[in-house]
Amino acid sequence: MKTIKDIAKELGVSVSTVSRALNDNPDIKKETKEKILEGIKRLNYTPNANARSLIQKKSKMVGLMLSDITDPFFSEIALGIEEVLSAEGYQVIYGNTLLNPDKEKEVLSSLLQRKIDGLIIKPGALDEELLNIVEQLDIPVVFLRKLKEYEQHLKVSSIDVNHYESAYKAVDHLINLGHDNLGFIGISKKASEGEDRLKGYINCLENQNISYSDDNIVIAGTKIEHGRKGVEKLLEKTPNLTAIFAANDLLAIGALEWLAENNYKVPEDVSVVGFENLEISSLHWIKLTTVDLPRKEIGVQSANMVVNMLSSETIKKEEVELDTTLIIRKSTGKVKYLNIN
Amino acid sequence: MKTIKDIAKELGVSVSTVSRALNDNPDIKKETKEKILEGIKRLNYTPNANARSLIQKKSKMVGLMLSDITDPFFSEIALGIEEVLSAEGYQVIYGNTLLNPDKEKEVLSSLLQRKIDGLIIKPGALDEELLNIVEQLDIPVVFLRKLKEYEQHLKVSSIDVNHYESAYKAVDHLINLGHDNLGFIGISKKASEGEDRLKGYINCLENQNISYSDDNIVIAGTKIEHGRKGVEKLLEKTPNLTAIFAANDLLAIGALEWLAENNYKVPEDVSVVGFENLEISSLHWIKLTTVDLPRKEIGVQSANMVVNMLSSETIKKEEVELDTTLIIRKSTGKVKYLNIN
DNA sequence: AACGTTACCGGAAACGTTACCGGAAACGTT
DNA sequence: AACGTTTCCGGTAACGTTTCCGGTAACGTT
Repeated sequence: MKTIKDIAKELGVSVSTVSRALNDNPDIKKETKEKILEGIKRLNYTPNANARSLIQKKSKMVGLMLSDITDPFFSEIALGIEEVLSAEGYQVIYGNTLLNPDKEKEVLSSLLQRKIDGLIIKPGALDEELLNIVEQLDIPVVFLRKLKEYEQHLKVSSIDVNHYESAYKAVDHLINLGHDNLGFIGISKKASEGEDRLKGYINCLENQNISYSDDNIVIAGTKIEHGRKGVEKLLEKTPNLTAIFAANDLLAIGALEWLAENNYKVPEDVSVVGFENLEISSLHWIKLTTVDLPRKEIGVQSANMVVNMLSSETIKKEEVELDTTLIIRKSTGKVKYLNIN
Repeated sequence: MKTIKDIAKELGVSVSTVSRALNDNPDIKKETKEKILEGIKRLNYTPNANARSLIQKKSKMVGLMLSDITDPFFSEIALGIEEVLSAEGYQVIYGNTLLNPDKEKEVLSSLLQRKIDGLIIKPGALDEELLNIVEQLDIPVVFLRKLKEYEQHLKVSSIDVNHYESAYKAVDHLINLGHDNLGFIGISKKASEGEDRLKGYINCLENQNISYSDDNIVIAGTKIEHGRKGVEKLLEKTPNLTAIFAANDLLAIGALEWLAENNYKVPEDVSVVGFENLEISSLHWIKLTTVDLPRKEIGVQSANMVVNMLSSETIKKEEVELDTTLIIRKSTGKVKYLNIN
């Protein structure tokens, strides 16, 4: 493994000069710089970024902690992040948390040992211990979700979609179609987005004076099969509902699947709206009305936040909420008795 | 930022002793070790992995270069890789190549500057320049695809699914169902997997003495819309075909979509088999017969190859091909004239 | 009591790089 | 011709670790 010293010796210059050639330092003659750069290519030398990090006290690396890169939602965010960070000369070190608090701590610890310059994280549980660690960090941190009340004192930025507004919009669409007996299939309430989407659903109903009860709400999970079980339970409790809002597309697709298998017609018998706008939601058999999230934009903006804080040297807290758009497809339609008119 | 020196001074010991406490070195009394570990927690000190890498001449980092993390195929591989590597104490540095040769070189260069201990890569074009770089690497390298003929001299390992066999199996299934007028919708031939799948298709036909021509083959692309256009063109050229083998699931799903929209019945009119077994391929409306690939296994094994080479200190070349399983669902059935019997 | 062995610890060098300082040559100015 | 300024370069310290060497104290053995 060649070092800067080898290059210096080989070319008959000092290490300082080689370093200058590498770092666009002006204190070097044009010809010597060219000679050195040529020599570096010829002897195929690669600088040691770790040694550089050591003395410069910045690593040019940013940590990215996600629950699961397999989730298309996150992988697209990751793509956006990688795009802007690599363009700015940063490397992304990625760690899977798998929603496991222990793994989360472990991964964070190893990222910090690597002396990352910044951190982008979709926090899971974030127990007290982890909260303390995050609190003590003196690097830019961006949360990929809204800050909870008890996290407000943290000096971390956040970026997220406005889940409440988006859910409200989706339910409002159903109500405008004449539906007044709705059902909700939700993801776990522990996740803040789950709570916000439920709140949007409920508030919309309340504002429009539409009655509802616990029978109209089922907390199912996050995957297709949960959606299947979700509708089934929902229709047991309230058989005469005409519209369903599912808190994510996979739940909605699961619901659609169950409905199709049980001879319900969509949207004639039941309208369904989802949340996330997966690629498959536009398929011929699905054509799901859903809320589109600016996934890549979340990644791009979160990375930009880190870069900005890093270049401005001041860690300025920022909380942004991105807007969403409702995509209306064929899974929602006017309620039956209105069609009779 | 606290260093090991601060800890040493604070606790009245030498830096060597602190280092010993951190690295499970036996030359330290139990009580002092405990005292130091306690002190480290209390003063919340994090070791600097870059400094450690510098002197140990190994970074405990492995590079992972993929074309696109958004692809569910790769993201699941990435998950498997991350799982075993992090368990072995390695960190994964991830870089997107986006199938862009320039970006590929750039990313590889920055990974090498980071002095990664190993590299797992799904190479794209791999032009001469890149080939040279890879050739000169003295770290374990694993390709996530079969080595091409002109790459055989490289000291890199490889892992892949047996695309030829798998395709053969899929087509054989169709022939066993009585089909003798088949069509192929392919991904680009440039990708070696595309070529191998086509070869499997052709050889199976030849071995069973089934005639075919260029009219039975369409090279479409990789996405759903390409599948749509693919079938259309295929049916224009050979309207009387009864079965289609699509080189990946998205193509197959696109084909199914177009067939559904144009009032073809599947499998009564046309049987369709895909390749990859995406999660959505099992959906009620799709139920695609397809080849299941051990995605996560690819990730796990590739990571293990790197770990093994790293621990055995000898870079031993290894080329593995994993088996696949044909998953038979409802998109394939006996050919019509056989059903008449 | 003398010795060898073990257990434990501190000091200093080294890893590959950049930052800083100082100096020599070249140049321009008066 | 004398001086100040600029241009360019080399030497050395520093970054935060680990590794190596050496040394002291405690212990056991004869």
